[in-house]
Amino acid sequence: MGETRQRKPRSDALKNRELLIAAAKEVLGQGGPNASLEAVARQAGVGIGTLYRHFPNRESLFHAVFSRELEQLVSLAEGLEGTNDPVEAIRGWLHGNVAMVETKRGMLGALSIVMTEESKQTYAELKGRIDSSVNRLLDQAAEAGQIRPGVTAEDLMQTMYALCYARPPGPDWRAQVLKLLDIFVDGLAAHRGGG
Amino acid sequence: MGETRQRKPRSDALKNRELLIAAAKEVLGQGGPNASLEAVARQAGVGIGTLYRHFPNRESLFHAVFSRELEQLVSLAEGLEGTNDPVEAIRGWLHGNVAMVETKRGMLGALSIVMTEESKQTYAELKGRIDSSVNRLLDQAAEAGQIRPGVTAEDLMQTMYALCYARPPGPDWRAQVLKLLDIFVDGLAAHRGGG
DNA sequence: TAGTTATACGGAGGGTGCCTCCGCTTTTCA
DNA sequence: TGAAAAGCGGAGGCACCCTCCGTATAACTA
Repeated sequence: MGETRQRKPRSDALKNRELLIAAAKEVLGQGGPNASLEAVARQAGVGIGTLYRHFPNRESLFHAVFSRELEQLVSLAEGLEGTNDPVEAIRGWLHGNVAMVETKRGMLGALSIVMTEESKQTYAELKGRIDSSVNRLLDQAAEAGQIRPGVTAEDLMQTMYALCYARPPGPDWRAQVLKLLDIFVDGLAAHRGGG
Repeated sequence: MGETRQRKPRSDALKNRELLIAAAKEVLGQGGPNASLEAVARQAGVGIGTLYRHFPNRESLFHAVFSRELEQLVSLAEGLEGTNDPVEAIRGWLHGNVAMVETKRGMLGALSIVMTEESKQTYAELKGRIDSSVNRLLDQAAEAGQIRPGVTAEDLMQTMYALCYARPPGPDWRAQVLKLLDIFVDGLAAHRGGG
């Protein structure tokens, strides 16, 4: 059909998109998920109209930021495959996540927005790679009888983000989160009634 | 000292306070923690100024609503003391909490606001009663070697609310939350390296 | 290189919510 | 019943949300 030959995207548009994502990472990281989008535009040095053209709503801006972050988690997960102690690998992956989250506390509130049913499709590919890596670990562990079956990567991620979010920021934030997370991992490994 | 003798509080003020709390329970329960406070005032049938006189900010309104809710949780916790299977009592208390939360999903977002360090003092008495009941259960269980030591009622509540909040509302919400919560309780009971 | 046109830019503007302030009303108390 | 304390309501100033459109500029073309 009449597909019009595409022009190359304008260089200023590309540049502004990057400026906006960087500004969002900073402003949202500082101010939390309700921070002003006008402040993001100001920080990026562009007009508010430009922000809304690139990201028609708050969520789509979050998605852009989180896709960047997810890429880092992908490599962490994929690096853990092939280990011969899957339970500890899972624990390590969760700990790695927490460490990454710790540097971006203000953004925690946004996670619950991103982790909804509809939005999953947006960045399904990245999430798929994480899921399959982690699920492979879980399956290995379950087959070896080291953890209960029926637990998914989704379960792990939601639990971890939930715990990160529940604990208010403070000096012992990380220690507390890791403590609760370790209890959870032990619970995985405990599987009562296991074969 | 010059303490002025207090008048009885005006009846209309008391009435409006109740109207506002009821309206807040409804509007915030429906619309989440960012719902409009002007909508709350409208729903209560009072002016916005009246709302702000009674509750000078969003948080203090949340506190009033949650104090009411907490009273119900207190009696649940106190009813469980003296059981002879503390681990299952703990599990039961958590399940009871989830059931109560389930009817007020929209309010979940507000929980993270309420559970901060400063705000604890506001409703310390209610929370204290819950804590001591649950901590007694935890201590019993720990001394009997049934769970790991060093876990507090605070830990349990934060974990539970976190899991409630992480899982997006949906048909299997309750089952999923309970599943993750059970894993956590099993983890409590698993305490590796236990005495 | 100069002209054409698709694309993007910026910010004004209308709507909503937040919170404060203060003139008016109602209730308590003597 | 009258004075004064207490409470009421909403106007108003500010910030933010998002849309719309006149202007500017980069990509293409001859």
